[in-house]
Amino acid sequence: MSTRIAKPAARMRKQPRQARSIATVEAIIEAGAHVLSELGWAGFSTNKVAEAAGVSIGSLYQYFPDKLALVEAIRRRHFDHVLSVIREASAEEKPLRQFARELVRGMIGAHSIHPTLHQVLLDEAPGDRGSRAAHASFQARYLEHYAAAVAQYRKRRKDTETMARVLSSAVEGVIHNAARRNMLDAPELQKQLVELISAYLSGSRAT
Amino acid sequence: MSTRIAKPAARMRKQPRQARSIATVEAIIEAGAHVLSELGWAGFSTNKVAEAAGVSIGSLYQYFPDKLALVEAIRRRHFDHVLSVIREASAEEKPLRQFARELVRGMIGAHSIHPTLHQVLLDEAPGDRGSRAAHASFQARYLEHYAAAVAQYRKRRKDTETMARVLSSAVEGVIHNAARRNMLDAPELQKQLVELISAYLSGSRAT
DNA sequence: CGAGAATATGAAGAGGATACTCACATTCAT
DNA sequence: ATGAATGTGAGTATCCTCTTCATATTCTCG
Repeated sequence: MSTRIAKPAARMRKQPRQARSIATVEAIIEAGAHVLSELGWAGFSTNKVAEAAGVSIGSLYQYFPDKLALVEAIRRRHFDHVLSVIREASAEEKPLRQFARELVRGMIGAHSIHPTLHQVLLDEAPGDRGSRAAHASFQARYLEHYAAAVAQYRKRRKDTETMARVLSSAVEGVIHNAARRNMLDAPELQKQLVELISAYLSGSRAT
Repeated sequence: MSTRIAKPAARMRKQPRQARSIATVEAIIEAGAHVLSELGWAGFSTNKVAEAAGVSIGSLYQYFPDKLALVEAIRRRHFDHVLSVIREASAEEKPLRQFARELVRGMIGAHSIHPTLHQVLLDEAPGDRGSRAAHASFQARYLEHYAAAVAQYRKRRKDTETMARVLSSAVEGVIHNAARRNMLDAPELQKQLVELISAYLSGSRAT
């Protein structure tokens, strides 16, 4: 599959043409991310999003045909962001420790605005429709980058994929947990996370 | 491996006296855990729980005064279980690798019935009332056990608490993620998780 | 057995959210 | 100035929710 997909924004009822409406749509997506992260899927209602965006509920439905279309837009934006972070961290060849540091810094940055958005998007948000495909595709590319990094620092070719999965979910777990405690920018935590990644990838065979 | 601990009477409207009602209460809690894990907090309704338990909604309210009382009961049971797993794994002194193996085995066991219950309980379920205290107390004891293990295998006394936090959330992240993919009993995954724990705790200072 | 206690039932009340529409008002581009 | 783009928000219809209560069934124990 080609990695270059057309970018005609998610299913929209109407394309915003003037600057005013572009700002409105942006505000809605941003507010949506905020509500989703703060209240979870259970508290995610179109009325609440509109209010949080400082916009009438009518305006929301002017551009998003559906509650799900809105979630898709939010998801798309967030996933694009995360993906670019990983891509950057694992771009060129660099020492293991530097890779770990950049990865941690990037991931923390990507989560510090809407701390639990990522998990909510993965765990609670639906499902149906063609978003399942996009979702899977994101997961695949996400893991690919991790796998590439694993392959680079680890000689054994065997469990690369499993290692990528373990590594990514461990990192996500730590960040998610830290986010819930407002500890995302504690320096010791960042340091220890770097340590965890480095230790795992340098693969000391200890007793 | 059922935990046979005396019940210090969770918030109940009526104590079940006959075997029949004890079974009913048990079925309700079990079904509640199932619904919570499967549908999340958003889909957790008393009617659904009663139906899943094969019991009338009236029976549910015979014993639980409240939706929240039910959640509390579920939470209590699950946390007790998890706590006993960690306690067992970090009980006596044993080689690092064995500790890691037992921990992983236990945690996976604790999650294989209701895969995402743990996360739902931590992330989505409320909060107010006196359950906040129990919640915090659980977290504290939970971390204590991890910290004890960290202290045992790591010489440095400095970042013990942070390390415990990182370790626990990493393990939880991996298990949670695996659960969502029905990969909880993939042997390579278990192996790699053991590897991750061992590597982190043996603390190789790699480049 | 049979009386009273424990247990189980589920239709119904009362209420609150929810997603979404539509007729209309406002602001823009040209 | 005119039509298109944009914004509004009260209102609708629907669906669920939690919880109660009067009644029915089953148990315990003398």
